[in-house]
This record gives sequence, structure tokens and C-alpha cells, in this order.
Amino acid sequence: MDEVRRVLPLSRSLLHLLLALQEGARHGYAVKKRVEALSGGVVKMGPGTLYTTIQRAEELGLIHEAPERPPQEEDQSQRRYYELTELGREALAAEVERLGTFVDHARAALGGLA
Amino acid sequence: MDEVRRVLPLSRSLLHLLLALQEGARHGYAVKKRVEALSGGVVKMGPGTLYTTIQRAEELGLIHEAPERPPQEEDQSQRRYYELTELGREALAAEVERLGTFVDHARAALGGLA
DNA sequence: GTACGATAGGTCGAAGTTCGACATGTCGAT
DNA sequence: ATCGACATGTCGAACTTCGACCTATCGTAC
Repeated sequence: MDEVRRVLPLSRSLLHLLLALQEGARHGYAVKKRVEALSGGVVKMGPGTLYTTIQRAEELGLIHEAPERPPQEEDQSQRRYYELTELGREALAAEVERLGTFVDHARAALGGLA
Repeated sequence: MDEVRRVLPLSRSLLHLLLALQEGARHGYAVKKRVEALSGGVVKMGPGTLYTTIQRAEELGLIHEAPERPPQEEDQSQRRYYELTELGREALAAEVERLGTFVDHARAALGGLA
């Protein structure tokens, strides 16, 4: 799609955000935890990056706020859940494919130990 | 290594630069072409990004200038060849491994079509 | 023969992105 | 009641990327 090309390449935070959201709706803080866990603590998302990235992703139409998913915890404070839009899913797929090219290439050249 | 962790996560340009150099010594313009080709034209490295990234990579000790590789073309103008340092190779490997985690994850979730 | 596009290197300022300190408030445990 | 984890957010500084511009060489086409 042409829309997709408009948002590529994704910035690092945008990529990490979409990656975390691809597993289902999550709130900001949960995204932060997920990204840090998956990167082995290398990528640290401070609040500055986290919330400005969420805002940017919403502006680009990559995510939107979900209607309060978890049924049990209606009470639970001021959490805001986000989920991928169709464009978000497409952009993520395109970016992963692109990155995959580099990663495959590098893995092959790096002794092919995987 | 601790040195490696110091430079992680790599910025996009830094990653692309090291990725292109991992195949052997190259000069700036050749790096630019390689990155653009491997990304299917999505990543465009203008001169601003290209040369400031090379400078940054040298400062970080990730690359260093190579002693004029190609034997045939001694004459060929003012080309500057760069190659990865040991640290550069380690940082690249670490970053590719980290990114690979995300990519594998995303590929599996994205229908596992690969 | 000279004009053009590709190769090759580079600077600069503006725009975009990331960082971390601070602010605010809730919740559960010691 | 105080502390750390949870949760959201702002702000300014630092870092990164972008694209316009500059210089110069080379080969091809007009």
C-alpha cells in the first residue's frame, strides 16, 4: 500500500511499540515493560519516549485507543489501552520484512551459527 | 562485553552502516548504495546522515579507515575505505541478535508464513 | 567540446526523535 | 506511614536524521 510506504521506515520506538501491541491490546506502561524484557534490558523506554511515541503512532493512524479490554479490572485506575489499526499491522509487517532481510543477511555472514 | 553495552542500542544509521561494512571494507558512497539496495529503496541515506554516521562510528571505535584496499584502482580519486573494528563486529552481532528476537517473534505471530 | 548524470566527498541548518528529570497520583507491602 | 512498583504525563536538552547546497572527477551522449 501507498499509505504504508508513507510511514516507513519506522523509528525505533514506533517499531517497538507496534511490536509490543501486535500481541494484543496493552496500556503504555505494559508496552514499556514488554519492550525492555524482549530486548534483554538493552532498550529502555523512559516516559518521555513512551508517551510521545504513543501520541505519534495515533497521529499516524498506526494505533488507536481500545475500549477498555480487561473485563475483570473495570476499576483499575486510569489505564489507557491501545491496539493496532489495519495500517499499523501492515506497516509492522512491512518493517519486519525489511528488517528481516538485514537480519538474515547478517546472520548468514556472521558465521551462520543460527 | 561491557564496551559493547555502552554503544547499544545502535541508531538506525549506525546499524545500517555496520551491516554494509560487515561484508568487507567499503567507501561511504558504496555503503549508501548497499543500504538503499538491501532495504528495497525504503531507507535513503542522504549525505548528511551518511557522513555524520561514519564520523560517529569512528568516534565510538566501531569502524576505522582501511589502508586503501583495492589493488587495481590505486588511481581512483579520493575514496576512503572503512572496515569494522573488533568492537564494531561485536556490537553488530549483539544488535542483530537483539533485533532477531523481535523479528522472529513478529514473524511467528504474523501468521508464521516464513 | 560541453552538458549531463553518476560517482565521490563534504557542510550546514532545520526537523524529527530520544532521553531523563520532574510532577502527580494509586496500590500493596513492611 | 513510608517505600517501591504501577501508571500517566510534561518539558527541555541532547542526539539523529534529512535535504539543500557545495566541490570535484569521470564517462557518455549530443
